[in-house]
Amino acid sequence: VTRSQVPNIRAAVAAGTAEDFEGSTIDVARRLIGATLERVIPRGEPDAGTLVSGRIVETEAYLPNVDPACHGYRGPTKRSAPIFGRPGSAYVYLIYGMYFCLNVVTEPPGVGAAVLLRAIEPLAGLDAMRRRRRAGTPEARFACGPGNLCRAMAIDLQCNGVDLRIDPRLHIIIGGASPPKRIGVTSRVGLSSAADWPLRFYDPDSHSVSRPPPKPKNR
DNA sequence: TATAGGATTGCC
DNA sequence: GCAATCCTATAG
Repeated sequence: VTRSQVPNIRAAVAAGTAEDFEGSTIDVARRLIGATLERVIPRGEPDAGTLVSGRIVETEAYLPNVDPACHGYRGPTKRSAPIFGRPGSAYVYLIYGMYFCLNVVTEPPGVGAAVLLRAIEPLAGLDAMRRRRRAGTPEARFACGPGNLCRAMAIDLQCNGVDLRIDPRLHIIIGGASPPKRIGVTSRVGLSSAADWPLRFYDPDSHSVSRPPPKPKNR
């Protein structure tokens, strides 16, 4: 520990977030429902410096070692390297050439696992979020779906690797937020492998969940 | 080097 | 139902 790290460590402990990202990936995925995601719009973007935030209402767990849908399944690659980093850091990637997805890294360093953030309920910076979305998009859908979430909050590859426990530019506060009354569980969205594993978690009382539970396939 | 396809989204 | 859009992973 160097002297320059001390203030950050203090901040993390004071916020009660130092250990919130430990434990199993599934535990973290559930724990993140109701947590607060904060983002400061970076320099060079519209509304630079504005704080945007929301309540996380939908997550998916991507498990270590056994999960063929996890980007860490076949070991580190250029894209997936950050998923093998420290728990509580960010893993961001580009999907379909046009949307970004934000993950919270879980498990000890060297183990590839993460939680995908799929949706938030907007709390602050509504105008900044609205501006990034198509005209007429209702507030509840500003950050509904992983690609929309990153678009609304100006999250891209520059966020890769940031420490979500303490970085003011992109920050998650787990303790003290508004916990859900209950947590719904379904299979994950959009997968061709491990398509029926029950690893999607959401607040059934939220209007900002990306879509209804995937319907089970025939047979 | 070639190529299939993807943890999505929104319009037809 | 399907196009947009481009990077990655894997095969050759």
